[in-house]
Amino acid sequence: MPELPEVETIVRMYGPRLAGRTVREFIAHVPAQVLPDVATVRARLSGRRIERVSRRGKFIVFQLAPAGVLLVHLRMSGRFEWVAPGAAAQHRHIRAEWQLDDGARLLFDDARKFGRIRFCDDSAAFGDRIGVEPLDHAFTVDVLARLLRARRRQLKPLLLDQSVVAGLGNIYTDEALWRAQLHPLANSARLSREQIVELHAAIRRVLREGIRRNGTSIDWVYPEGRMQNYLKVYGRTGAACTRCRATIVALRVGQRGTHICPNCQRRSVPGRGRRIAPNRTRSGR
DNA sequence: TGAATTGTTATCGT
DNA sequence: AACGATAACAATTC
Repeated sequence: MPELPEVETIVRMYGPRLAGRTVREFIAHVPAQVLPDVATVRARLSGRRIERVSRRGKFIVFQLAPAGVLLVHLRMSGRFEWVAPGAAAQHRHIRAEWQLDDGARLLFDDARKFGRIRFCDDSAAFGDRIGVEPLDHAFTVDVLARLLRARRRQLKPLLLDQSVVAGLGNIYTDEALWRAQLHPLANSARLSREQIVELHAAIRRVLREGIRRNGTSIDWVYPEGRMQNYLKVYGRTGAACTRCRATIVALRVGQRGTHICPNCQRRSVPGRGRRIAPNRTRSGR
């Protein structure tokens, strides 16, 4: 289930091989995965050069020359496979294939068929439905503060909303919330400035660490990463919190499996408004 | 066998 | 009425 760090790793791996190549032929085996339709995408793709490959949120972006953009979203189980010229390929769930001018082939393998391949005109590649890029300079504490306070939503579903922040998925959201010591059900509009500063830093740190470790490999879809060995809460139900030794628990937030340290991540600040002056009690008078 | 997974869309409730 | 939460859905693996 590739999130931002996994997609970034994939783009860095395949981008250099694809840049400068011309698409000789595009073949799609599952029409429903190709938008607006297979005929259009084939026509717009064949004979065009791939200028560069980049990432926007969890989308892989092929910039085409002279014009056009091809977006690939891997969703749950999509992955790329590279077939060198003349080499044989055997994979179980090939849904699409790019044949390149040097004889190499890029295969799109997707067991669950949730992935999408979409051709767009340059101007219409992304509507306003995609949010801020969390590793961009534009993602400042103030920007995050405005996003959080503009709505009153549960914190985790808000962070997972791709139209708000682009690229966070279930794993890195849980990890960022643990690092910021915030509860996933916290009201987004009620965070303090200090908490927002912590959350902003946590999001960026956990995504950068994920990229540095080539992403997280927790199933057969994405085998290359090492970040799974450094997760603090995701998939650690029953294990000890590395910060306070409390037991990590699983809960359900917005239909998603969620992992927290119940001691580090409280719904409200403990004792807020109550412990006014704990050290003011003087014996005698 | 059912739980888990993503993002979109439809629907329900406040 | 607008917004937020919730459910359903696609398909497969373990």
